[in-house]
Amino acid sequence: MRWNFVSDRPIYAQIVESMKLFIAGGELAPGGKVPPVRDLAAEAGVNPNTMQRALAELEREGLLRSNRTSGRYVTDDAAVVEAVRLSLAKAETVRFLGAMEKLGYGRADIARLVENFKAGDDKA
Amino acid sequence: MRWNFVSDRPIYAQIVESMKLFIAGGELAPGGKVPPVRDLAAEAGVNPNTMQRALAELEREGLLRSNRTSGRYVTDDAAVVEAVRLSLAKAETVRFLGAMEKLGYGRADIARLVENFKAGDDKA
DNA sequence: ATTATTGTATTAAGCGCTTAGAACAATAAT
DNA sequence: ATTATTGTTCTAAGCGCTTAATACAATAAT
Repeated sequence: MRWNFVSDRPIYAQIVESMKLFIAGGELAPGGKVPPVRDLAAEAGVNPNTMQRALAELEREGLLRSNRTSGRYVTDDAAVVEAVRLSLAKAETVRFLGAMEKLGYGRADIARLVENFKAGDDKA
Repeated sequence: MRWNFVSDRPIYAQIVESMKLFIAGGELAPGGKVPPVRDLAAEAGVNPNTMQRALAELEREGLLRSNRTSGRYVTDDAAVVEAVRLSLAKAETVRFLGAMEKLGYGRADIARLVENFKAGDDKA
């Protein structure tokens, strides 16, 4: 997992977002084991408390569950994962279209842009 | 101008982002007058210091300029505005495509989605 | 000249985020 | 039984963001 944080948002919120994407995208498989808090914290370069806070939030949202000492697992409820996937996709789309339209791009412009966009592209 | 802030990001940063969109999108015309800090602050429901901080940042980036007592103005340098417009569009696109691909959407899927998306849509 | 407007700066307080350090609780491993 | 692992909780400190209150600086309006 690649952790890069920006400074203008709480780290724990960024962790929640990243892990949501990972789980919803299937890179963390349903039912799969999650590394221990302390390991994740070390890997991400943050305090265990901060990682714990993020994981607790994901638990509150039903994406993770934890057994006192056997560790933490991704939910195996595929419906929950799929719901999050759709919800994230919709939120991203709404945000993107809103911003692009404010910037003067129409739907057709955007669709064309999306299909042809390559990383490092400059013709936005 | 419509101000709605989320709680997990500094208000001043959100103001900067909103005003950038407004300026880059031409809703605040180049050379146009910006309301006084105190008015903007009142309208946005934030402390004048917070608004001042956001405006100072936009000034630092060359999007606004201020004359001691005649008020504040949007830059009339069209090239600067256009550069910001492209930069924002690119950043939004990169973010959007990155997230959507993680969620399992391919370019063609996304393009189709974008063209057909309506507010309140659920088929993401 | 005087007053009002506008941008700018300062200080102090409160709050949330992050860290460090430590401890506790439950159970898997030995 | 004992030990190691893992999740959970707590306290104290530091720092940045926000607010409130106030004042100063420059100039437009009168």
